[in-house]
Amino acid sequence: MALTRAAIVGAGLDILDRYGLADVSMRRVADALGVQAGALYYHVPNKQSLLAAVADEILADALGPGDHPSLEDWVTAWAHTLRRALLAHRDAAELVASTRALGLGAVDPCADGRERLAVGGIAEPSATMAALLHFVLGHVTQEQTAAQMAALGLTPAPEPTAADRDFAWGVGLVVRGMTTAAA
Amino acid sequence: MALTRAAIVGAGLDILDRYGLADVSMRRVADALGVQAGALYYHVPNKQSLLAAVADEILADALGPGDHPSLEDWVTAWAHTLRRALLAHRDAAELVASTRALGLGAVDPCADGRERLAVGGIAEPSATMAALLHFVLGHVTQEQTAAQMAALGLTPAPEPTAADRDFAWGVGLVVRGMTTAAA
DNA sequence: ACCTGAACACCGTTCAAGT
DNA sequence: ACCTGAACACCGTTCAAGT
Repeated sequence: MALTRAAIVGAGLDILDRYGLADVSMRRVADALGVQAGALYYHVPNKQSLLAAVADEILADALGPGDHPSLEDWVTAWAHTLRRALLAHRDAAELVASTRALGLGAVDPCADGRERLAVGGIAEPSATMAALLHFVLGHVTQEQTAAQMAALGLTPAPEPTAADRDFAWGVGLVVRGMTTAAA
Repeated sequence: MALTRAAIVGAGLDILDRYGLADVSMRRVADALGVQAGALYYHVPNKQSLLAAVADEILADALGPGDHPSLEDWVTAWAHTLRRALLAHRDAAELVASTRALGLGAVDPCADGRERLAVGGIAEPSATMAALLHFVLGHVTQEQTAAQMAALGLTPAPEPTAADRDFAWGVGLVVRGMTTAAA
């Protein structure tokens, strides 16, 4: 079977899930596909763009939390949907955060929310969604690294419900601030 | 002059400021000190702990925004003080974020705030400070990578006041949420 | 105790050469 | 057009050997 960009991205995602972000190297991806490392550069310009494509695939699962009665409910559901999509893949939050910091990645998880907030008359939709995204990525990154440290036995296993509670609290904080008029 | 842990951390911070996080390698730090890379391991257990020490030195400049009339003002000042300390060193936000995700670093920038919120009767002081820290680190990381991309000419220079406005907005969002009772 | 020199097992990326 | 093989310039970490 011919080497394709999709196959390369798929192999990258597979290695991410199995061994973590640190092990997603051009050589490892090439090995998994039975090909030389240099061959990848015919289909992908560099490692960063490969990682960005993997991040996009992960984010594609987080699109559309559906319809909700209120804007607050929609935003809250959006945050939880995004978190679930990130928790489905090892180191996904860290990967998405660094990809977005570099301005790479085609999928913008905030696009839908920005429009809905604007239509709903919420002030600063862009800054608001950005703030919420920063919280989600930061929280889930910490969650995922803590899980791996615990898996290695370097850290006592954290209480599983604590992360859920703190996440919900943080989302509520931003959502309440969003619907409260600025001073 | 003898090689010391403090000199190693200082050289690391210097390379960070001059060349960025990606260039802070054990070999580069050793070179700057006129020493072999292996020599560092006599004073520092590994690269991560060296980076954690550099992160601690950066955070040490962000301690104590002083006293403020209200709790809201104090928290707001804390966020802005932390941002300024991070902006003073290249890639500092990314460095602090990854150090804290790994549970390394002796300095806890949230410690003071947690206590003040608890005394002030604010609910969930720990989750609240964590949420605000995630926002600050995420925002400043994006700010610093955008600045570097612009410096390389890969991206048009962003409007300098936009980052300030969005940061202030995000802080206000969390602070307002903090002082609004949960549903 | 402290540092050198050299090694081990890796990296991302490039590129002539083959098919 | 697409891939191999080999190279270039790096990594973090370890460790015998020197002083």
